[in-house]
Parts: sequence; structure tokens; C-alpha cells
Amino acid sequence: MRVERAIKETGYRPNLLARSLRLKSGNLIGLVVPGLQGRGSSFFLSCIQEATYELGFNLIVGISRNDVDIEADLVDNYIRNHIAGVILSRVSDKSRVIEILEDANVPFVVIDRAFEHESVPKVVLNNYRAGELAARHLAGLGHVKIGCISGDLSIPLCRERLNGFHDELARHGIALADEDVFIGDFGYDSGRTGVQHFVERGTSLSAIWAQNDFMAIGAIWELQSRGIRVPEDLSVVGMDDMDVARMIHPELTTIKQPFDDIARAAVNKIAKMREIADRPRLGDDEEAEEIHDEVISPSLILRRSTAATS
Amino acid sequence: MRVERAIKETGYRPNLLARSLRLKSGNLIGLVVPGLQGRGSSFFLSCIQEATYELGFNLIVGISRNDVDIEADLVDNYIRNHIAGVILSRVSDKSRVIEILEDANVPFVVIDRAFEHESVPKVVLNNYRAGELAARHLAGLGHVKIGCISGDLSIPLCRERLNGFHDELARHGIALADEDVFIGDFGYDSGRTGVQHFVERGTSLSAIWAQNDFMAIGAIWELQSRGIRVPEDLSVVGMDDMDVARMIHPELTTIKQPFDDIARAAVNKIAKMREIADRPRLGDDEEAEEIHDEVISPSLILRRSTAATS
DNA sequence: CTGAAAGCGCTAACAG
DNA sequence: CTGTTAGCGCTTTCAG
Repeated sequence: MRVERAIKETGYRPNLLARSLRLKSGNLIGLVVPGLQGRGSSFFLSCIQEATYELGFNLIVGISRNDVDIEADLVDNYIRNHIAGVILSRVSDKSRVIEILEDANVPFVVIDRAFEHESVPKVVLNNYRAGELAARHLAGLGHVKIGCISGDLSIPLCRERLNGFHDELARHGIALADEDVFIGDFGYDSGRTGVQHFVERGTSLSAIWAQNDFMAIGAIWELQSRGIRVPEDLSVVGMDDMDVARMIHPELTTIKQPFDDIARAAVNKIAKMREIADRPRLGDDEEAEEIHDEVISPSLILRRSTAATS
Repeated sequence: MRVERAIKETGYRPNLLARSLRLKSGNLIGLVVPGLQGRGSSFFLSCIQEATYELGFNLIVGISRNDVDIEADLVDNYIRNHIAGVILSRVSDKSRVIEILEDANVPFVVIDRAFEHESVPKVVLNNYRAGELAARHLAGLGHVKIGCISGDLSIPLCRERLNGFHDELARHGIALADEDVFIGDFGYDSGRTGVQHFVERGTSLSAIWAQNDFMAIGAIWELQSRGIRVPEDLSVVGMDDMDVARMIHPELTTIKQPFDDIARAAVNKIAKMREIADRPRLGDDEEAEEIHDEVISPSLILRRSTAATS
């Protein structure tokens, strides 16, 4: 009582480190991403930071640069700092971090990556639905000769997107030929290469869906520099809805990936897992508290890079 | 000796939290940025993360969203986590964080912001030189009617850029009229507004320098949508050399801000300050160990958005 | 050179 | 309800 008043009056700030040491869990949440360049990572990071801050956590950011050793090192470091939880973005199959985290009994969530067999807590976009949305939009505009610039099909996420795209086109009676699918790497340059590929093969596409905005922008760039007008001659749809989607000419029609929802869901999940771990186990029937995967829905953002066939 | 060997063999990982508590300084470096959206923050962040990682630190990222209270709260939180040092990006004049950090005796560096009177450790771009480079390039191409889309002139950094631009033009016998300087806010939209402003006033510019790439891209967008060709009718130079500079049509000639050098210099500076603080003071003549401000040089990146006057 | 002990600032458990 | 105490895991200091 007396001491409490004194605390208020002095404006006392507890030493969080000592607290974390004692509690064996601190106020730090760790994020591991392969890189910050290529994708919408910037906005995404911003959303995660906001979500962590709102829940009173600090965010540690680590970049693995697609190196599983660095990745493991980062996570090891986090654990030794008594991290409260870890958010893993697009971890590779060879990654050891999942078991490291499980061994250390640290809550974690995988985002932006669909594992096939492993059962890990995750928050993912409904990628199949993203493909469907793109296909429905293009088919609705009357296009029948449609191509896709995909990511590597060994990545489940890309496969799902392509499946959704393919299936929805089929429902409209449109076939997606293998030669009309170009495999890119999510970079701007591979969008350009994709168009080069299509043009050189002499295919007469009237619409293209690229599986992210950067490839879509690269595609538009290459089309324009070859005198092919967008959308008059060819429609292009992107994916993600990055800032740049509005900055090019014509503004890019795209499938929006709601990064803010994904970020918030991931942080909330970790907070919940930590809570459950802390709670004293009253009995085995607590098993009902199972953590479910979160699935987030994409949506179509209509701009000016698509048009109806004439 | 014996215990050391045992440590090696067991693969023992020290608890960094306990270590930090004991040492009163940990392996965390904090970064405070106003936001991650608008500017080159993504690449910049990536560089800082890399630099911190190489020196064995973890990076905490905080976003102040231009709110001085959030900013202070973030820094307070860092301090209570025994942060090893803090990198402040573009702190405002009203910011209290500087004194908070000084009171707590925590090493910090200010980047991407030139204070006028305060003497704080900082790593800054030579902004005056950036203006000079843009002016020299444009003047060298034969332009004489040249405009500038600047940032707010109450920000010293913007003033310096404009001064360098103005002075170098003057050296080429070119006057920069007040009405040919538009004040933007570093956002894409204000680049568009700037061009609208110039066009509506009926000024017949043949070249524009925008103080960042986003404004430059907005300007190009607006010019193109009004049927003004870049660079045939009007040359545009940007600043920063963001990824998007290569993604637009025509590719953007710009003044490169070497984020990687700045990031590395900032982290090194903090590491050095911490070292000095730890070192037992042998005498007052140690004052020679003064920390100097680091000044980084910009450079011109030649692409396709500028051309000689015909 | 090795080992024991103190203490960083906190919380949880226990005694008054 | 208040106050004391032990201990989180480390480093540093001081004895042996």
C-alpha cells in the first residue's frame, strides 16, 4: 500500500530485463523474414510492428537472407534473450527453426507459407481463392487466351494460387495451357522475362496474371517497351496490392493480400499461445483449447490495367 | 580451464538476459523510425539489420508514426530492456527522446536528419552536395528553365538540398525562381500536385529535380498523363535511388543516397561509443576520443528520364 | 589457477 | 495486509 503510492509518485519504471529473467519470458517478439527487398515486406513489417506495440511487445527483426544457418542463429539468439514468441515468414522446408523453437518451448507462428504436411501453427492467405479471383475477373471481361506468371511451383503457395486460377478458368470453359504459364521468381526482372518468353513463343495472349505486383510491373514495362498497350492490347492483373501498384501507368489492377489482418492475427495468436502456456494445467481435458490455423481472404482491387476484350 | 572445456563440449549457450542484467548493457540495438511506408525505409532497415547482425546485435524496430509520445514510450521501453544503443531516424524538433537517452546514458546516433543547433552524434548525407549533383547534371544537359519539387523548407535537410541546387545552378549562370520551387511532402501524390502546380501556372520548365524518388515518380506520372513526354519534352531527376526508380518507364535518373554506408556507419558509431563508455577513464585527456559526425556522399545515377535540350 | 560468494532488479512464496 | 527472503543465470571479486 505505502510502497505502491511511492511507486506512483516516483514514476518508477520496472527493469524489464530483470523481470524477464525472473519470469523466463519477456516482452520481445521476434520476426524472421528471408529478406526485406523484393516483396511487400515493408508494409507487412509495419503492420506487425503496430500489432506488437499495441499488445505491449517490442519487435526484433531478423533477416535470414535465405540462409538456414543464419536463420537458426537468429532464432537461437532470440531464445537466449527469452523471447516471448517468434513469427516466421516464409521459412524453407530445410529449415531447422521449427524444431529449435519446439524444443525450447517458445510460441511461434508461420505466416506467408503453406506447409504441406507439417502441422505447425500458421496464419495464411487463402491462395487458392486469390487465383480464383484473378481468373474470374479476367474471364468476366471476356478474355479467353490467358497467361500466368507464377512463382516456383515447388512452393505450395504458388501451386495453390495457380490451381485456383486454373480451376476457375476451367469453370468458365477456358483452358490454361502449360506453355502459357511462365515461372518467375517474384522479382521485377522476371516479369519482364516472362513477357519476353510469351512474345518470343508467338502466343497471342490477351491477358496475364502475375502472382505478385513486382512481376506484374515488370511485365507491363516490357509490354510497353514493345509497343503493346496496357490495357488496350493486353490486360495485366497483379497480386498483393503494394504501394507501387498505384504508382505505375496505368495503375495496376491487383489481388489484395491484407497484410494488416495477417499481421494482427499472427501477433494475437502468439499472445494467446503464451497465455495458455502460462496457465496452470488443471486437467488433460484442457486439450479443447486447441489452436486453429487462421485463413485470411484476398480481394480484388479494380484499377486501370485491365479492360474488356473488344 | 576444466570448466572451459566442459562448456565447449556441452555446446552451452549462455543466457543473454542474465548477462545483460549483470553487465547493464545487452546485445539489443533499437531503431526508431517515423514510418516504413513512404521512403526507402525498407532497404535502409535491411542495411541496418545486416550491420547490427554482423556485430552480434539484435535489432529492435519501433515506429513512432510521427507521434512524440509513442516515440518517447518506445525509447523508454528500450532503456528498460538495457538497450546497447539507439538509432534515431528523422526525429522531430519537438522530440524528447534525445534528453531521455542522454539522461539514461545510452549511446545513440541520429540519421537522416540534420539538426541545426543541437550537438548530437549523427550520420548524415551531404545534402548540399546532392543538390549540387542534380543541378550540375541538368545544367550540363543544357537546361536553363529548371524547377524543383522540394520537401518542407523548415526541415534543414530540405533547405540544404535546395541550397546546393540553387548555388550550383547560379554557378552555371542559371537563376532558380521562387515560383519554380514547389513544396511537397515526399509522398507520391505531392509529386503529381507539383506538376499540376507548374503546368497551371504556365511555367515552361524543361527540367525538374524532385527531392525524392516518390515525388519524381508522381511528377512523371502526371506529366505523362498530360501528354508531356519524359525525357523528350521534360527531364526529371529523382533522389535516393529506390528500387522503384528502375521500375518505371522511363527508368529514373536519380541522386543515390547510399543507405548501406549510412547504416553501417551508424551501427559502428554506436559500437564505438559503447566501447568508450565501458573503458575505465584513465584521465581527462581521454577527451581526444571525441566522436565526430560522419558525412556520407551522394552520387548521380544516370538512367533515361533526362536528356539534353534540343 | 580454481572455487566460492555477492549481487544485477525483479517476482513469488512464505512468515509475521 | 505488510515485510522479508530466495533465486532467475550470469559476471566479477575475493579467497584459497
